[in-house]
Formats: sequence, C-alpha cells, structure tokens
Amino acid sequence: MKSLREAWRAAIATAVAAYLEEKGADPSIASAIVAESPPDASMGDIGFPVFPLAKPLRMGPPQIAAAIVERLAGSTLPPGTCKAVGPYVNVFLDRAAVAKAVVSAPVAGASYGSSDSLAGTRIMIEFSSPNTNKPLHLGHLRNDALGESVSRILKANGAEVLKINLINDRGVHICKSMLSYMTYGKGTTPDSEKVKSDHFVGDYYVRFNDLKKEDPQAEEKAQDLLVKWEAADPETIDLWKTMNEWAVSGIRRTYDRTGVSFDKFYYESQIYLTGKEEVQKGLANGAFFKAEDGSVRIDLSAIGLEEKVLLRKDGTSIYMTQDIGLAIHRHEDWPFDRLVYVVANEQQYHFKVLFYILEKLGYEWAKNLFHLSYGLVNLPEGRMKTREGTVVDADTLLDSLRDQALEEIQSKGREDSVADPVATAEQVALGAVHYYLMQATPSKDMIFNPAESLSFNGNTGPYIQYMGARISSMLRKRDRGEGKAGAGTIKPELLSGNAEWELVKLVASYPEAVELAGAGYNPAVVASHLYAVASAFSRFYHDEPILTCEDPDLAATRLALSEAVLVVLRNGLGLLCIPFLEAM
RNA sequence: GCGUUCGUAGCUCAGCUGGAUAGAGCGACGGACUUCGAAUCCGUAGGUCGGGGGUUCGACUCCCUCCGGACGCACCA
Repeated sequence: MKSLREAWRAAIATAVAAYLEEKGADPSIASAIVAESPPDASMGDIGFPVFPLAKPLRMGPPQIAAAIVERLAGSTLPPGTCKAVGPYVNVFLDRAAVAKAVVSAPVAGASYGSSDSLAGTRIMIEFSSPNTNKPLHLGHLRNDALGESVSRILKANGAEVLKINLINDRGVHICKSMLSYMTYGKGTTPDSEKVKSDHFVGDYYVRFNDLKKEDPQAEEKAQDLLVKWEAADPETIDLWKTMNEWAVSGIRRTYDRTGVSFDKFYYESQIYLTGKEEVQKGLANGAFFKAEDGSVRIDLSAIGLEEKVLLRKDGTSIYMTQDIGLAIHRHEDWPFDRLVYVVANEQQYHFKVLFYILEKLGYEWAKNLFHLSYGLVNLPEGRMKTREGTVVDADTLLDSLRDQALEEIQSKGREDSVADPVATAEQVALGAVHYYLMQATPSKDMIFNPAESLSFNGNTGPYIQYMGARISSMLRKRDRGEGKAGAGTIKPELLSGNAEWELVKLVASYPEAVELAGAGYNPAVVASHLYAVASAFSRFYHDEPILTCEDPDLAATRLALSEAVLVVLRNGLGLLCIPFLEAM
C-alpha cells in the first residue's frame, strides 16, 4: 500500500512538474503534492488535492485536476486508474493487485507488518523503574505496557532494542517499610503469612502511618536508618537485602503475568553515587559554575529556566547528578543511538534539564534522548490517592477482571470449548487492561473504566480477541474438512466487492500503521488500526458467507482473506502485549 | 506569578506533516439469531471542535488572547 501510494504520488508529481513548466511556472511547486485519503471509497483510494497549484497556474483547482489527469493518460502508471474529482486527482487502485498481495500475508506470518525503517538503529529504552517499598499499581501497568509495547514496535521496524529497568531500591521510603517491619513484623515472612512478597512489603510501608501516630520520632528514625544504611551497618543491610528481595521477586511475578520483560536491570543502590566526576568535569570545562555557597550549579537561562544545583555544598549528589552519571554509564555499557525514558509527565522538567546538561557536557548522543512522557491514569470515581487508599493495585485489578471474565465464560457455557477456562479468563483480562491502556494517546491523562475495558462489545481488547477466535474457529473447521473451501482455489480478483475491498485495504495498510506507531512511539496507532480491521471483519463475516459459501473458489478466497486478517490481529495484538486466543 | 500541557457528542476517546459533509465506542431509543461463535451486526437521535481574534484558497489542526483543568517551577526521588 505504501509503495503504491508513493508510486502514485511520484507519478502525479512528475506530471504536475511538467505541466507547471509548460505553463511557465516554477516546477518545484510540484513537491507540494501530498497524498490524502478520500472520505469515501467510492471517491477513490488515494486523493491528491491540487489547491496549491491554483495560484501559480492562475487556474481553478477543478480545471487543474482535469488537466493533470489528461496529461497522465499518455504515461505509464502504477496499477490502477485516476480521475479528477472536483479539485482532487483521485486514484482507484487495482483491487485485484492489492488483494493478491494481501492473501499472501499468511505466508509472511509473524513478520507481516515488519519493516526495516529503523534498521541499524540501537535504541535503549528504560521503563517501569519501580520502588521496592510497594507493589505495582495501575499507573505502573500503563508504564510497563507502554514500554514493552513501544519496544516491540521499534523492533518490528528493524531497530535493535535494549529494554532496561532501574530498580529504585534505596532511599528513605525503603527505610520506612523496614522500620515498620522491625516494629510490627515479629519475624514473619511472606511465606509464613501466605502473602505475595511485594504486597507483604507494601503492607508494612502502609503501616508506617500507624507507626507515626504511635511514635512521633518515626520520621527521624527512618532518616537515621538511611544513615546507617549508607554506613553499611551489617544488620541494616541484611534486612534491606531481605525486604528488597521480597519486593523485587513479587514485582517480577507481576511482570511475568503481564508479559513484560527486561534485558538488563540497574539498581539505584549501586549507581546512586555516580555522576559526581562528570559534574566535576563540567565544572572544569566551564559548563557549570561554583556558587557562592560552594554548591555546583548550571545556568539554565539559555532554555528559559533558572539555575539547577548539581552538587550540594557538602559535595553530595542529588537525583539529577545520578541521572547524568547513569546516562553516560549506560552509553558506555551499550552504545545506543537513542535512549528513551518512559516516565510520567510530572518529570518533564527533570528530563528537559537532564538532556540540556548532557548536551552541555558535549555528548553528541544527547540530542537523541527522548522522554516518552505519559499521563496519569485516573478512575471514574476520580484520582487515585495513596493517602485515601484509592490506589488500584495491579494484581488485585487483574484478579478481579479475570474472575469477571471467568464468570462470563461460564455463563456462556463455553467452559468445554476452551482448554483451560481460568487461563483463558486471565488472558482476556490482560487483553482488557492492556488494550484500554494502549488505545489512548500516551501523553494524555486518561480515565480507566474497568467494566468498560472488559466489555466484549465496542472498542476493546476482548472484542478484538473475539474476532481472532472466530477466524480461528473457521480455520479449524476447514482443516476438519467442513465447507467447500478445501476444494476451491484462491482467486484474489474475487475480492473486488466493496465489503471485501474495505478489509483488503485495512490489511494492506497495517504495515504503515506499525511504521507510524514506531515513528511516534505510539502504540495507540496500532490499537486503532486493529479495531478498524476487527470491526470491518465483523461486518464482512456477518454479511457474507465465508466457509459456508457455495462457490468453492469464493469460499477459499474469502477464507484466505480471513486468514490474512488473523495474521494482522495476531501480530498487532502481540505488539500491544495482548494474548491472541484461538478460542475463548 | 512563571513554565509545560490539555479542553472535540451525555460519558470515554480518534482525527496522520492544515485539505473534500468533524469520526468511533459506550450509554439511550429501534431493529436482526432454525444459518460459518448474537461475547455479533444494522439503524436513529446527539457536536456553532472551551470563547474571541488572526494567518491561509482552505483551520479541530498553525499564531495571539481570554476562560477552565492537570502537572511542574527542591541542595526529594
């Protein structure tokens, strides 16, 4: 589709340039010719507005369109025909030619939709980066799904991707859950209490609030504990290790559950002192300056900001110092062309400053750093608040959706049709959450409605999974010898009807969606394309017989189209971290 | 106060680098199952794209301004 579109654009641009020259106008204006999609397929498949030519040619757009079409008549063109439709030159593609390519999609299989648009590009992507004092919540699910999905999309476009996770395993927040456990834990463990280990740790973090009420010095004690940790006090380190192990192993179970994985883990406890030398270097070469109070700072007036401290007057480092060191360290670890940080939009300032600093330090790769900023996930009831206990825990949410999906499977009497009802319900739940989170534009805040996400109707994950299951079901029947498709031959030219054509075009343009999603770090592009494919298929399936078609050739051909749709759904859902289901 | 960002149908969201009558889904109302999975499909109602200017042949899209919301403006992370 993309190559056809480009071929037509080039052909028309050439004709336009020749026409401009003939009329004594500047032929370079022909580059203003861009491809659009007509609002209705009856008007054509690709549209080229000629408005920009009106002034230089001193002619009305409709006359120009007609003249261009006339000129094109003599030349060799890509498959299809063109026609002047008002002020547009519209192209009607050769349906059989496109259909022929589409029915061969199953041959490409898992690689259908992949491109080499980012071939040779090494991209490091950091996401998730949890704190080890509590389990993952709904907001993390958006972060994780975004990071994992963008990684898969970038890979599908040919990039070499390294997924990394920075575990925030030190700091006063960790000390609070430690202190709370020291007070109330009484030697219990996740195993002894039969609680998922990250939740076990999180519960003590919450109980720190009780501790504060009982002991007014609790905050100070947590600070003291941090000092002891930094001094490597053996007992403190021991407890810290134990509790971190609990937290991290629990969090990893949630990653496994949601299909998220990492190539490399970094631990804040191991790198929090890095960056100081880099700041010293910057001080030496004049990028930074020493303030009157002795702190090292950078002047940010060049980017419209004030000053930022990079080293305290006592020489200790801060968050920014750490991130400077870490970025440089990472580039040494794995020299990347781009580094993507998947971090909530509340840190926009931080990254703006960080990128500027790295540029000032002279790293040429600094201009290829990207903050994939995403918005908050809110609930229909309002914002999630830790203090009010309205934070939606990731595991709890998935459990609840899984149970609801299971009830649905049971009430539809489909337990015998799926291999493992509970596992299937789990996959439906995952499809519900991930699709809902991925269909929204990353940068915007969004409202997550659990009930809506799980609906089998409308623009949801389960709906798309269902279409995949229906196609799978037909293919199983064909393989069992049902219907007449087995006796027919695939004839792409039979797919020229309007119902088929809509579907053919959507399957054909799927690779473009993957490319666009990669260019914009935006899985929502894939999600909306999948929904368009699924709903077009559903209409087709409803209106036309496929497997049950009387004509064997038509049955075989329609089934081939269905199989191509399946390939798109399978690959696309994969990019969104949503399981494809053969039956549900 | 300054900065960033968002404001599209009752609700949740699309709308690609400005282009042909602003699109979906949910909800509402009304239809379609002895037929490939009705976990589906079809139809109807519903928007002066927050207000006002401007640029353009053309603005939901770009610029200015006002209103409203979110986030940020730490020697916290």
